[in-house]
Amino acid sequence: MATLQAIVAERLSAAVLPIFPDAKIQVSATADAKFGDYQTNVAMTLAKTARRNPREVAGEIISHFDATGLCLPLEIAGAGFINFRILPERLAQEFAALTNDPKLGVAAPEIPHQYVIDFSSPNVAKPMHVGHIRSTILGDALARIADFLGHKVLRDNHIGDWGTQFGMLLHGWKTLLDRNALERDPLAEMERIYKRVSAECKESPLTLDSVRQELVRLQSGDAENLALWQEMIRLSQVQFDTIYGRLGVRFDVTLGESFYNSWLRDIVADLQAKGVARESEGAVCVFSDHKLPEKEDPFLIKDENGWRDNPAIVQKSDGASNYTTTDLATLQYRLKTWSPDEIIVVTDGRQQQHFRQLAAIYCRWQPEAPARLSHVWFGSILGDDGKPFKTRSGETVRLTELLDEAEERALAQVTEKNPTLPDAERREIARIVGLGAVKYADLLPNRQSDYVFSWDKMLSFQGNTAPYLQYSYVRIRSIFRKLDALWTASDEPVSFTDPAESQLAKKLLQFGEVLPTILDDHRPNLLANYLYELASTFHGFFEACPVLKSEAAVRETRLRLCDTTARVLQKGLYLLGIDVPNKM
RNA sequence: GCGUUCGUAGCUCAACUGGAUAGAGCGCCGCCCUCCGAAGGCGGAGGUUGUGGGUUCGACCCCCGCCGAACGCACCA
Repeated sequence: MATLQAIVAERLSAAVLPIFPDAKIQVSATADAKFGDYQTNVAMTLAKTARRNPREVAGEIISHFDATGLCLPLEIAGAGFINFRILPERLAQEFAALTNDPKLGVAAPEIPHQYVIDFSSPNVAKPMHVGHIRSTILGDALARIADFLGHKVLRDNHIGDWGTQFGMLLHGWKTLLDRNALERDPLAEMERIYKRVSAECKESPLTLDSVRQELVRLQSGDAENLALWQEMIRLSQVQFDTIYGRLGVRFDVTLGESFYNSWLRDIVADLQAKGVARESEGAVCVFSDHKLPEKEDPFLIKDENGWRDNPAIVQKSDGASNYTTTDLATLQYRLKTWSPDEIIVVTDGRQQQHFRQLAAIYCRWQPEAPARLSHVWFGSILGDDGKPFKTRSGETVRLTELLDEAEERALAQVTEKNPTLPDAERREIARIVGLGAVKYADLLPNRQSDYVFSWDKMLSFQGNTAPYLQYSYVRIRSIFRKLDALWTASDEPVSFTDPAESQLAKKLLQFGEVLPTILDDHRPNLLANYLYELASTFHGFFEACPVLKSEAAVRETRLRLCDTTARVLQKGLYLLGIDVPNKM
């Protein structure tokens, strides 16, 4: 079904475009009900370019607008807004259709797109820590949303399984490895030897030399080192999968950096052959082609002497490739293999320049590539002091540790509220609630701002949190448990008798309107905001309108409002990667 | 020094990308369980959106100058 917003926009286009062919039609839901249900500012935008009076333009548009069966006669308000009030019977009709719609008002896309979403990307031989949840949760949410909207999604975990760190790991594995510790916690042991070797390198040139040799042996295909390297990857992957299992995150492919090794040499050669890259100081680099304004050129940087080169290196002077080369190969592989319309890479904000350069290189190298390349970046995690987050002992918080703590705290809450529930059931609720709290806390803030890590904030169960939304859901479900018979929504028309009912219906109908923009802007936090608003609106309705005590058609309508709210909450939370319990 | 991203209530953050009276949570003060689940609801206090200019019907948002923060600036990813 088309959204009301889309229907209004379509009618508006029909009225405006014959008069102003260049007009950009925008219809938004109003923040305040006294301005109606939807509003547009096209009249003001048009008036500006046409140097006319906005209210006069608005009047002209209104006279061409066909409101039949859709809304009340249009109003001009303020400086030239046009406000739309949906007819009560139309609203009721749209809502009635929503109650049995499995897609909850989300319209199928005109053309389904293929997305490739690259997220999480942990490094081999390092435990996942809090820094990884943003990428993992954000990417997973975007994938779920794209999928539900009717697009095709490929989830790719681009793990860090290649690079200079393996010289240290191999040296450490051969000289310092504690087998028992490895058995107990492989990632912790690998991290330990890595840190020890890394420290030793600073003291001892001998160690440094051995590390280099181990790396060279690995890169040249030495059988022993290759086997150890594969073992490290295998052990790491087991740990990753455990965490992904807990988080409910899955991938379609896991193609790490090493997967692209065999293409790197040819890519560098091809870049040189096509004149995109050239040799400089022994390295192969991409320089500015001076086609962009200096300020927007990712290959230029300004210093006291003016603009100078800021090249991207695709081959180091020792002949080895680096991450730019790997990322180019990755880009090419994805484009050739899946023909995506958009590739989304979710990483932290420090890599912005890198991805800007990468996109620019790719466009010069393969100008015909049509996909949208989106770098979805997020801010860093800070401590209370505003500095990059570390625990008191200087360690990062392990993801496992965070999830354990979340479940423990939730269990204490659940036990306090429901002392009589069986232990297994309490634990399952605690798992859902604890995990939900962590994910929601991570998704709620605007992803681009740095955020301050705090246990209390991450694990808060009050206010604008997942447990609040889960609680709203649970309350609604308990209403249905009180009915004597199994209830299903009818197909009968509805009519609203209380303003709180139509307000809730409007909010529910917005689900299908906000979801596509959330994917487009890569901002799941807007979904969190929407769900919170929906829950508040529901509470308003629930205070004002008795459900079980009302009768006949009124009761039926209210049950349908409750049921649809529960379904939207459940689906919306699901799209954020959050489950709902039936009791809590 | 230059660039990127920012600076919004005591604290942590929103604000539909230029729209109408800048909204939430936490904390603080008060009220509501004989009434569909109090992990809840209702009300209150709290703001010159860092600062000074500019652009226009209209600015947290765009432009310029300051102040402050984080991150990044040629072979690490």
